[in-house]
Amino acid sequence: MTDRPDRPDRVVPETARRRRRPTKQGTVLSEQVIVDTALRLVGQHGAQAFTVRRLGLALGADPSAIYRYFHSTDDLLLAVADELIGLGLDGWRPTGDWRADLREVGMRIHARSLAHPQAAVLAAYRTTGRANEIRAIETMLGILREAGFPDPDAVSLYHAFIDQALGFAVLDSAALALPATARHADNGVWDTAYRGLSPDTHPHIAATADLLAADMRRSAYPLALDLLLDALAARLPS
Amino acid sequence: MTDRPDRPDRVVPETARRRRRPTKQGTVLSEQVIVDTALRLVGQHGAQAFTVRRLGLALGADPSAIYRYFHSTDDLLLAVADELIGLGLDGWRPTGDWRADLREVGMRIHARSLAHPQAAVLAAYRTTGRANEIRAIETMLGILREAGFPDPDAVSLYHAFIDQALGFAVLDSAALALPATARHADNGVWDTAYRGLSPDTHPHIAATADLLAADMRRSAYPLALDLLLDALAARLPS
DNA sequence: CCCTTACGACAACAGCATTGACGTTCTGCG
DNA sequence: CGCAGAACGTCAATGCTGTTGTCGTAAGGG
Repeated sequence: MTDRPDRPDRVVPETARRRRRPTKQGTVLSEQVIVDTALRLVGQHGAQAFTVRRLGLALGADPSAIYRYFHSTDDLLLAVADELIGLGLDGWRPTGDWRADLREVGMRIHARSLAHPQAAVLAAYRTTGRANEIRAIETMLGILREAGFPDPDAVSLYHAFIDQALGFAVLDSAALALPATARHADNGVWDTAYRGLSPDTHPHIAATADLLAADMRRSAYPLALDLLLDALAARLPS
Repeated sequence: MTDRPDRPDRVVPETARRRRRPTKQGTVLSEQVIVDTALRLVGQHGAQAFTVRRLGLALGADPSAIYRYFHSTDDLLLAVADELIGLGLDGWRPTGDWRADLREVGMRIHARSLAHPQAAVLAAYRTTGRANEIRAIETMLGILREAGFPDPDAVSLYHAFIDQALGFAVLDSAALALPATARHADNGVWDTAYRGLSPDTHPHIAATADLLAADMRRSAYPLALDLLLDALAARLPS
């Protein structure tokens, strides 16, 4: 959706750009500079800092200049999301062990999202169709197909795998991205509301309150990922 | 979290209300009427219809009248989400078959979220510690413990189970809550950007493009849930 | 029956994304 | 070399959004 301007279009594809005119404040714009600045902005000031006007301010450019590079803020968001995907995959090579490879990819997606929780919350559920996303899908599909899964299974299992990774990424990122007060309040609930429930009314919670309070502080993704891989291994044709 | 107005406050607690003055168009407002109308509005016209102004229009009242009942739109959304939690497990009883019960609970969480995506996106990662949440946890922990999982396993497997359900709920809800234009664009990507990639550069995507485009339109949660249950069954002590 | 005040309405404000018009400055071409 | 035309940064304007200060009216207890 983002390219192929058949009609006169405000946006020029990055590859066709030739004239780099600095803004009044001296910045030279580019897709990369804008995406990097957006990531930094969101990382420093939270997701609500992701507005065209504040981005323009941070760039030292008029907000509308951004529309020379992206069709809309949504378009820009997709570019940011794709950058995150790319950062996660950089410097990784498959080993040939499908289970180890899938596990590594899953953990990388999760870790990269937690490193930029605000951006992850905004972008994790989008389909970008951009270079890094395509590369990631090709890689994961390849792992499954070469492991021996027939195509229909490979596709639907890939779907389950990636959505589980992204779902946990969103959930855990959202918890991190919460304002400090709300985050502490949510954490405290496990000690206040759940410890001390009567065994008569809530036997199962009462019996495991300590375990619950401890377990809920961590991400459940590593376990969920291993469970998924267990199930995949069991379904692999021999 | 939202009440206890120690200072002069625009909002009067529902219990202390006495004067019910109809609006110009004849509606009599109340917390319940506003929450119900908001739910209906989101259900009928999509998540982007959830604005104070459109809600005022639907109520037949000035938008600012809503602030006599809720401190902010976020406050209102939490009230809506709370309403949803109450509807979730109503009328359901465990059958004693742990696998069928867990599957039913997972599917209910997912379905309820999809029915009201906007509220689900904002509420899924918060720990409320309120009555309905406690009831749900007690139920799920009970299913696992009575199935025969030792306590530490029951707790961590519960954690993986609930976060998987909520993660998929957020992901799929967010896709539904997207503005129509972005949603269609995301869907279209599978037909435009992924179909027609060369088998030379992207052999795995090229071989499965049709399968991908078809599979990605559906939620992967039912499959992911079954995979998780497979893995649980395999880990159950005999 | 009247006084207090709950509460709905109005208007205004700040901030949002987006766009059409304008003018400067860069660059390929002659 | 220089010039034409386009690339692209800037400005101004539009119509949204949530939110709030103020005012008037009507409800209902005394």
